[in-house]
Amino acid sequence: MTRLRRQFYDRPTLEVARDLLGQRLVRVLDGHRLSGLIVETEAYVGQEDLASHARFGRTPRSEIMFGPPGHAYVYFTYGMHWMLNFVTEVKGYPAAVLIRALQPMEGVEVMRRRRHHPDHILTNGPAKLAQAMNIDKGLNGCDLCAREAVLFVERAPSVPEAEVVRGPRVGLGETREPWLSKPWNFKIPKRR
DNA sequence: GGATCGATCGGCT
DNA sequence: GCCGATCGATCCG
Repeated sequence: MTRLRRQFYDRPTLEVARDLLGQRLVRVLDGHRLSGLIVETEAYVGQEDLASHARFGRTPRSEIMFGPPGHAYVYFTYGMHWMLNFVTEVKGYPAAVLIRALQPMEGVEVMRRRRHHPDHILTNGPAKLAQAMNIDKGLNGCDLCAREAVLFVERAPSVPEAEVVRGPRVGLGETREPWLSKPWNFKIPKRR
């Protein structure tokens, strides 16, 4: 399996978010592989994006978003949840893609033990997949493209355009327009 | 299946 | 001091 290289992340964030659909997120935990296909992403683009953590400019938390592409931005929110993002675009421009949902592939037993919930809600939300894969502060800033990385993305078949659904981002509350309605959420609807 | 609400704490205008 | 890129329990229908 070939791993996505830095050039993949060093592109416009909307393209990266779109192209991450169907790719395989891998977390190496205690020597075991946990993985899942990425089925929902969301783009946060630039300092002007009032929904982005970069809206206040460079701060200790947002600093990673201003850094080079291909690194993880992991943050803590709501007093209890961790969220996984991938930094995109050129160093100095703050942007990232939030990984919102996975279709579990490898290590499902481990994920079940970590979640204590039914399989259908194992990894169908950003904080859920972080809990399932043991992603927290310790992975903030890690390089997804490093040889020794324990978190990275492997190339998988790309998703046909007909399967991609675009919509507004989730959970933005009182964020002002036009940012509230930007169709920067990308997903592959559940098959049935 | 949908609406509502509490938990819980770090970051920040 | 306020509020959040959420989750899960609970209450309803």
